[in-house]
Amino acid sequence: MRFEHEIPKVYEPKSVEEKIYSQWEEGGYFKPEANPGGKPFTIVMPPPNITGQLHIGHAYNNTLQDILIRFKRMHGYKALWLPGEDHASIATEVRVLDKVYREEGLTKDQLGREEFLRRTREWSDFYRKTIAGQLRKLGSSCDWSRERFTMDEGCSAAVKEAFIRLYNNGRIYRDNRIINWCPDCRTALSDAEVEYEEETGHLWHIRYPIKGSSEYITVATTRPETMLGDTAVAVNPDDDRFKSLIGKVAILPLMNREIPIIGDSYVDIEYGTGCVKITPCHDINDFEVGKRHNLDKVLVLDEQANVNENGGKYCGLNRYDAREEIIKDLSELGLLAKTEEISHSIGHCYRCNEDIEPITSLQWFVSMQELAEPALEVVYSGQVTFVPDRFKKIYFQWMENIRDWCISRQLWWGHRIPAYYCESCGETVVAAEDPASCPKCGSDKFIQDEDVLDTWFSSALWPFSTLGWPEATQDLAEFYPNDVLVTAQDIIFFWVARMIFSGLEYMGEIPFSDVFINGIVRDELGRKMSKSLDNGVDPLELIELYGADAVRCTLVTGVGAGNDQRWQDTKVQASRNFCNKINNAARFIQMNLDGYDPGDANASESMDSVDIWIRSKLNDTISEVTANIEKYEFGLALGKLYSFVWNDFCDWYIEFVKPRLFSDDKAEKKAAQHTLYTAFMSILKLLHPFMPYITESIYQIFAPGQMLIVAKWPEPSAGPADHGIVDEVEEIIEAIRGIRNTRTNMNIPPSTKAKLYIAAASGSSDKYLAYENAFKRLAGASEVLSIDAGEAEKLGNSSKVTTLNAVYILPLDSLIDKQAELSRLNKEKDKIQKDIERSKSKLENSDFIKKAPENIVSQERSLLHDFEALLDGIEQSINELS
RNA sequence: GGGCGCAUAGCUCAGCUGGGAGAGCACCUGCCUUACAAGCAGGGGGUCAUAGGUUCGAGCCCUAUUGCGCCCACCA
Repeated sequence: MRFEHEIPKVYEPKSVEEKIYSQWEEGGYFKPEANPGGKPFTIVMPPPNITGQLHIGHAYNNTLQDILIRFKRMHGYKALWLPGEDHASIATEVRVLDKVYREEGLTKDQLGREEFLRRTREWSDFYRKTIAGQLRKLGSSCDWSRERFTMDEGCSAAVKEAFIRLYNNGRIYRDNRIINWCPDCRTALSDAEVEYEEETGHLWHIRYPIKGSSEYITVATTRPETMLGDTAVAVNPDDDRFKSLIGKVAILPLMNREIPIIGDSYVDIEYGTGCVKITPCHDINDFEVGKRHNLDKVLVLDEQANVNENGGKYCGLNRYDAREEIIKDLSELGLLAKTEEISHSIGHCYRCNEDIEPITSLQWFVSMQELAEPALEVVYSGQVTFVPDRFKKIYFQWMENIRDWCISRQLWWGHRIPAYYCESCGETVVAAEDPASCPKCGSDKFIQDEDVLDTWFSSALWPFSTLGWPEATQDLAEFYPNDVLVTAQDIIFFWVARMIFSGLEYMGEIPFSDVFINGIVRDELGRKMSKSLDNGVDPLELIELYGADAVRCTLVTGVGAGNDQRWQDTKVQASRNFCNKINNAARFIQMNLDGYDPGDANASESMDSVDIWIRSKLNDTISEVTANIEKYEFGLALGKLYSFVWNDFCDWYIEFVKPRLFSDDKAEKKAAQHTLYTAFMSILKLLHPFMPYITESIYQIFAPGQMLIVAKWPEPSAGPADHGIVDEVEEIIEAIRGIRNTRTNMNIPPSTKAKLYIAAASGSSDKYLAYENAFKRLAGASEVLSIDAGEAEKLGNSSKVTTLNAVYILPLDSLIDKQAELSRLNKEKDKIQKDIERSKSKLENSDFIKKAPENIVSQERSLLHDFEALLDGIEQSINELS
């Protein structure tokens, strides 16, 4: 073969990545249509939030998806990986408002809805482009012609349609209920959006006077400010201490309101004082108690969590100041019985970290019970599988205890709720467009609901909204259900769970069959990467430094499925070195393909045993790696490839094959070139999903005009492997290692060559002599001679390396360091004796013989036999030396 | 309160259905050998957290314990 350009000595990712990527993209290879006849295989990308740049976690998640999609594409699947971005309603809104306030000092209200939306659209355009660019750099082979955005026209239509359908099925309702309120974002949140943290706080014991007596009932609370909204005091009806108080009336201090004392089993007799103040508007449990007992509702906090007009003299104070004032006042009134320090969990907003305030408020909800049942069933039955399996427990835990989903948000950035309220009669109309007239009173004046939907409402539709739903598109028919969802465990219930019930509800089918969960990329110390710690690593910087392939390899090397990993620069250096190793193997091959024609049908005529050996190793690697990838064991797959490429192919095969490549025998040279070339081409294919750039760039040098991205995945070559020859090569490797070892032990410099005698069983000498060149090159032999056992004895000072079938003798006369050699041999002997002992004790155990499978027993027998033969040889050498 | 994960070489981690303990990095020794010093060759280093159990056989399965991390839950 002739080549236009020489491969450089060091791999230069920068010079190939951009070129190769545009070649792929412009050639349409990312489109499923690149494999028109294949069976569809679909991955829809978890859309990154447009809140900023991609981090290393995205790089990891997308690397895994890219490995899968490339693997399937090479198997001939009509492979679709659909990319997109998420508008991330609350997260983006927080970021944009932060920026506006920081730069211009403007608040949300000062900015106004229209101007806010305009700016956020600008923001979104900018970050969508940035993110797509970053995914390209990583080498992601997703179909950009199908790129989607959760707020684009199609997805917005899908959201409306979904809302309307759910509403018409009675699964969506609007109600005044207790919800989680973020006073900073000033919106409702779902249960999933609240993060709880253990904090130390106080449990205040407060005395409430009992009407018509001088007695008190003492309640315990962590949030005294909510007492302004108390409408009852509850005790457990089984509590002998207090049950007589049920039906009496307490006077709410500070407010002087009469509130009933009620009995409810919700009260824990053991905890606190055994008496609980009930504030239906500001506590989730109290809300339920209030419903059961028909209690009044008094809302005392406004949307910024300041005390409202129902809070008497405390009106206008923020909740923390109100708390302090109330404690002070109670204490002055002598009503504060006790202050206890306790540890309890406090809910925080997952976007701004503000303390969550439970507040009753009019919101839209999805009724979950009936949606959850089929969604659980498909996972119970295995139609949807989690990888690793254990993650389905997280799913079950969530789904089995599901509560109604609060979907309205008092935000501006998102999908506006398609509900319209008649201005004359208040009738609610849910429709895609502004209704023409009120079905109840005929009025044509409507106000659309001001609120937007939970950002996860649109994410839930992602597996099909991206394919055109609700339209019956070709894509939808072909690529739904998707095959795999690759995502992190922290959004199993935010997202995975909601996609599953949504898929079943709207499409009548599961959204995907496999959920592959990836772990977290942590910093070197095992901490989560975060802005506040400033310990994040930037994937783009790393790509710039080491190349995309090295970064990708680092993320999958030595990582068990679902496990977290720590980022270490030494790892990415190792991956970079691996890229370079491949580059240099290619360089070597390129330098030695003179006169070779890959199309030559007779090229393999003069195959050698090392050719057979490397092909057999390659076959094993192909089967194992393929199986590993199919089981999502990417770390194992890449590990096997690494050791096959570096150890078997580069360290041994290339070294073995050199003499033949440099040989004058044309047939021999051709066979060597042929094996070298074909094996390496298979290697490129196997590595391609993991390191697409370097493999593609080298492949195109060796196969001009062809594209690796759509090359066929290798299959193990047909025909039985010649195990005899494979074993023979393994023995030669073992012998060469032994000889090198001896030489090092004796401090023989590499420049000093020595004669090598091989004493083998009669008749088998020829086969060892066939490796003469290997012994010369790789074991520092000056000459290789075959002798029989009798001659071997006469050799005098020598060092021997014993393998199963032969003894390799280095006559070292003047060089030999007897003591060193003896100590090496004795060490070897000890090791083998230990092996023999272990093996014998096993075989002498009658239970082992009786109960262990036959193949294990016979394997053990032949092992023992081999050990004994080796021991014989070593003992002989020791005797001769002493 | 319930659940999950982790504990293997100095460091970071693999280890498949139970069958002779592995990798990368670091360390020591020797080599610029005509693909590669980001390399080559050789080497040292492990009570697989602890204690029981199951098994012919346990890093792997079971039970308990310790330490670290995480998730869920209405601890007023």
